[in-house]
Amino acid sequence: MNNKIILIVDDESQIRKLLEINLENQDYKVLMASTGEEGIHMAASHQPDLILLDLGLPDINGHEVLKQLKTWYMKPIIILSVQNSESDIIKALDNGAEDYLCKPFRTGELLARIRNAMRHAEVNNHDNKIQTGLLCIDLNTRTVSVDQEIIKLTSTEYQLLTLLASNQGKVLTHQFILKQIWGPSFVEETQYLRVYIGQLRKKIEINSNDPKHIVTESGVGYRFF
Amino acid sequence: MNNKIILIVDDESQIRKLLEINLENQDYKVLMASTGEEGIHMAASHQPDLILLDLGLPDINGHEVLKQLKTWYMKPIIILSVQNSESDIIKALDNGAEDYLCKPFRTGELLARIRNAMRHAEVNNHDNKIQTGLLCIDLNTRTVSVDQEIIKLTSTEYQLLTLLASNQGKVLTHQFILKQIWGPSFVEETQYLRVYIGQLRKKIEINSNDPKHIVTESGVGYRFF
DNA sequence: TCCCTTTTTTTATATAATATTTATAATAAA
DNA sequence: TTTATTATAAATATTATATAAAAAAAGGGA
Repeated sequence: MNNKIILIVDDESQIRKLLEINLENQDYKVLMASTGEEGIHMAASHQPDLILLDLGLPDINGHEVLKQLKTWYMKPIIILSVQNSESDIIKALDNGAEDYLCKPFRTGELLARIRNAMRHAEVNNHDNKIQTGLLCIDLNTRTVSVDQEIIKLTSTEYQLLTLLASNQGKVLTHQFILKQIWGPSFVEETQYLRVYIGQLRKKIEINSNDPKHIVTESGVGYRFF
Repeated sequence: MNNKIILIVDDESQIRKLLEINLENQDYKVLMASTGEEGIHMAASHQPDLILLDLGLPDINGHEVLKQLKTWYMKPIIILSVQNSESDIIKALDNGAEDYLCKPFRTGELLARIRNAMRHAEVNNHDNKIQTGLLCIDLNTRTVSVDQEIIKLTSTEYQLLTLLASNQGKVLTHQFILKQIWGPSFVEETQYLRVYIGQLRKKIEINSNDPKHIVTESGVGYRFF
């Protein structure tokens, strides 16, 4: 359900553990780094949706880490720090931190502030597309296009196409497809499948008499390319 | 230089005075209200750029004031409260407060958090209009116009339109829309949706029999263009 | 408070879209 | 060639959607 990734950058292993447990409890995926350098690298390689950054790191000064991250990292950074000094708070916020929490913090409050930050970030999800030849299936927007032209598919047609397409190159048996899309009691209704495969071919194939995307495996099933 | 207006809603006159001096020092224009009702009215009539809201008001509960404001006030609301209880903080943030500060607060920190909030609002201000064809939705002023003509929408109609429009090109399922707008227990009430989609089309489509903006995806949901 | 207006919810029904069935033609395998 | 399998078109059944309009609920002043 929740697949947001949070990166924790903190040198105290107890704090990391505590955060890890609580965040995973909320179904966040958790990444951890114990130094500033490691944190920056992990942020770059994993593109987390939010960073929890401790200011008191062993290698680089936390404010410096924040500044570096802010040059390219667009998502929220929440500062966690034992330093309760006003100048630190002001500096961090003015450097673009999303929020500032003093340790020891209350878990519930932290979680609420994380939700708050995520809401602010509300960046649209990265796209999830299957592209092959002129055919493009955008699983995110649920749009199918052939040569840039958007094709209208019924619900069943779309389900069938995505089932085939997400198993590209693999033969799916009639029974398997029928079970997946119509349900277990329809495994004998091969004719349904033929009708729908025909409709799909008319819509997505350049020449539906010579299908390149949905190939028949006689006596077995269909295969998508 | 700075012509931002800040509304202070607090019943303690000393706090109001303290805030007023410090904020005017930073060239903010300051408005003040000492009750929840007065605060809501001033927010409506003066459209301040930020609201500092005390939770402990004499007339209406602060959380209630926050909720009411959030139904139409789009700019940041920072909570100031003597109540340091975690549940209060969580409640306020989840109700859409921009930030939460406990009294007594440090002036410098408050000013930094105000700058931070203003920055967020700034970002939000940039792409606050959704324009497509003759239709224009201004999320900032909460106005919808077709061919320059302002259209009157009910609260639900507006929520529905903005939900669809902020996911342009993407199919939103009936269940998703119902959950977002009516709440999780309404996911079965597809007929509500049909009625409202019909009303919206009558208002925003050039020809509501041939809708170009809100497209039906039969058996699935609706899609906005 | 009551009355009036606006909005939401409910109900009914016509229409449109999709799913299923049937019939038959085309194709591939034995 | 014969048989099994697949493809296609078209008829029918089913389900989903659009729309109007009535009923109920919620707001908004005097």
